[in-house]
Amino acid sequence: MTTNPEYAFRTGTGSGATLEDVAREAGVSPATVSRCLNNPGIVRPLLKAKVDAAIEKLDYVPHGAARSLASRRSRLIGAIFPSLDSALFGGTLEALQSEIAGSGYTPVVASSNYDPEQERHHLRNMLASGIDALMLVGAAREASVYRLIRRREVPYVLTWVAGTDGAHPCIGFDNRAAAAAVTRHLLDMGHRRFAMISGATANNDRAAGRLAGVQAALEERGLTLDPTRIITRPFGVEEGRAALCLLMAREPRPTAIICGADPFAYGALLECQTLGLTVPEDLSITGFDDMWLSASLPPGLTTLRTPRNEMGTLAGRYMLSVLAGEETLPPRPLDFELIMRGSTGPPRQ
Amino acid sequence: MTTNPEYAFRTGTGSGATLEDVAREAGVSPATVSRCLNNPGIVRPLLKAKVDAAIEKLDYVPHGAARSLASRRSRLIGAIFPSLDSALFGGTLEALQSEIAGSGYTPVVASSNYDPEQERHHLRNMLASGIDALMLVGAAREASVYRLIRRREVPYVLTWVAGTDGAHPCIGFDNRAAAAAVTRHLLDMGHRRFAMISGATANNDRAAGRLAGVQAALEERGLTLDPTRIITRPFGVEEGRAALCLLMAREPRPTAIICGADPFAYGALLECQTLGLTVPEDLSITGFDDMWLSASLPPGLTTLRTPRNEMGTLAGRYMLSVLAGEETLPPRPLDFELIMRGSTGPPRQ
DNA sequence: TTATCGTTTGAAAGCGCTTTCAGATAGCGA
DNA sequence: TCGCTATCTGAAAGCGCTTTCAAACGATAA
Repeated sequence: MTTNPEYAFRTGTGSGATLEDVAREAGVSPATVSRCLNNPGIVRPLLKAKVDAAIEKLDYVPHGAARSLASRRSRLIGAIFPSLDSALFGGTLEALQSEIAGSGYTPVVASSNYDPEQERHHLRNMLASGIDALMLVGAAREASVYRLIRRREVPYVLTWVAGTDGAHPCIGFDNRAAAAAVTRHLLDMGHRRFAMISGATANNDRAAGRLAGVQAALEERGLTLDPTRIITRPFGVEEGRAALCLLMAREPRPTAIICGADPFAYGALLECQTLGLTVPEDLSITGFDDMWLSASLPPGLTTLRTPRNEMGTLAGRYMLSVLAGEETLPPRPLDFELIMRGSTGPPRQ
Repeated sequence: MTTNPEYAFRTGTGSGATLEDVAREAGVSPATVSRCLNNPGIVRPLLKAKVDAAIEKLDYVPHGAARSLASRRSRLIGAIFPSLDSALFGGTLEALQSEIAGSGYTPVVASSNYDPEQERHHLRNMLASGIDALMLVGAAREASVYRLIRRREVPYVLTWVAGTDGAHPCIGFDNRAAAAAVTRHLLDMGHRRFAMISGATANNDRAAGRLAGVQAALEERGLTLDPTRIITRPFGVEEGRAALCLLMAREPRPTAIICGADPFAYGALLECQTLGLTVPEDLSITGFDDMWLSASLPPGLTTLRTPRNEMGTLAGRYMLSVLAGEETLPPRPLDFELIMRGSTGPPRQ
């Protein structure tokens, strides 16, 4: 004899009071109850009070699907991230969520694992569930994906990138310019021999932009980044460690290593300890994103702080504003900030 | 004169083909199209092919709200996390998402910022949007919250905790036992003077359980944890740093510091470097969760690996199974694993 | 007091889909 | 060939809500 646990679920048995029940209880028409919910201003306070009491009494919760069907709005906002397994996009998501929560919207989230195929899959799913707006990361994807979104006429916004020449609304920063700023900082300190640890650039325009920014800044000063000095890896601390080993194994050793993401730089810093290299005297290292450990990991990581929370907030605000029917333009590219800490200094001599 | 950007949105203008359009195109009834979508097995292959062609041709995407309304299932699964701003719950979310994606469910996500009030707010929102199931973190919340969920008859599961005496279905591990395991490891090495850096325990039964586990393990050996040796802080590296300073400022200094979360331990390790303390000779430090840096940060953090991805996967699987109407019991508490690295060793002498 | 206007309310028609129920069709044995 | 059963298909009734449209109401002005 098995005792059902206390919480045994009887899925879908009952579903609670409906708007009609509330109307009956309050002695008004369903239409009035609906108005109380959606546009309380136009209903007489007396009736409103009655309705509120009825709602309270019956513990009424509106039926979202029915609302969506009738109003043709789901109050759902989709967001697809390349990954949620790091604090990076988590911050953006958290900010997005806070921003839209007050307006009765709820985020629907998916992670694509940096895979375009998965992204497309989630996108279809979300479009089917009727999201009212959509946030994506980056601009690099097939035209057919954008067509899919446009055909549904779902407002969308791209984050973590800026400026697609007006082809898409973007809320982000210029990855290229940001990486160039980091590079110039090192150049100004006198570095001439560079190496880079970069994230995979296929389907990732943020990583590609950062790489391009480094190359561009070097070329401004008549330098080039030897392809053998570019190590491309999936993001991760251990990957950074391994990459550093590779880069330092060949003469002439670089005096500065630019990392396309902070975890690479953490790994690089840690591996320097192992190898007995002193940072920044033997080697300068820079990161990207100013994640939570960058300030703490000795000697402090020079890195580029990206507006990851701000992007979530502004993307949310932008979508709400478009949904409200306001004529809206996304803001100009957001600022980034070079955070100088102990991991960079002039090269020896 | 302003030129509308290319992507100017005309919200809600058109909405694409309906199931009826598909039926007309395929020369069948709407009912048949619906069956092709939901139960393809029972429709003749010939018709199925026609319908598929029509769907393809019209680029039909079903209307989620209408489906939900008619079928009384939203295909949405809610998940409320205390925070998404760290890799901790991100891993669980990512795993949950992967698990349910294949079944046509989509996760709806919110973060409560460790605030019961916000949690309740999101919960209401989610119930209104008709989620079919719900995942929460931890068990500590007011009874009224559970009542709310039960009244809607939404299957739910609590993660990151185990065993609420059958009051709730849980998919997690025993935080208390896990913390006790860490403590015993230190006791066995000969430590007698302990301190703890703990997360806030109000509304957080994971943190509370960990603290209790440490205390219990000490009491087994006739020791007690002096309340002044317990520092409670919000999670973070800098908080760990500060806490370590406080703890080491008072004689007699502890020989082992147990951290309720890895970021505390990272901060503590880093501060030891600053203070010139050698780990583990001068001080043993343990973490909790085995986050991404624990293996890399010298001397390697001894920590307790929690099944954070597994919890997401199993919670997803459990909910799917309940939704499928199967008689389902959540698995017994999951295993954790003590990961021994360089940050712990016998105390001096 | 009555006509007029602006405001509030109610009746009713869907929103796009699922699902029941009954009818049509095909397959089989007699 | 006919009747019966097993499959498959279509008609139609909602699912719970929003929203249009017209009616009712109250207030103001004449």
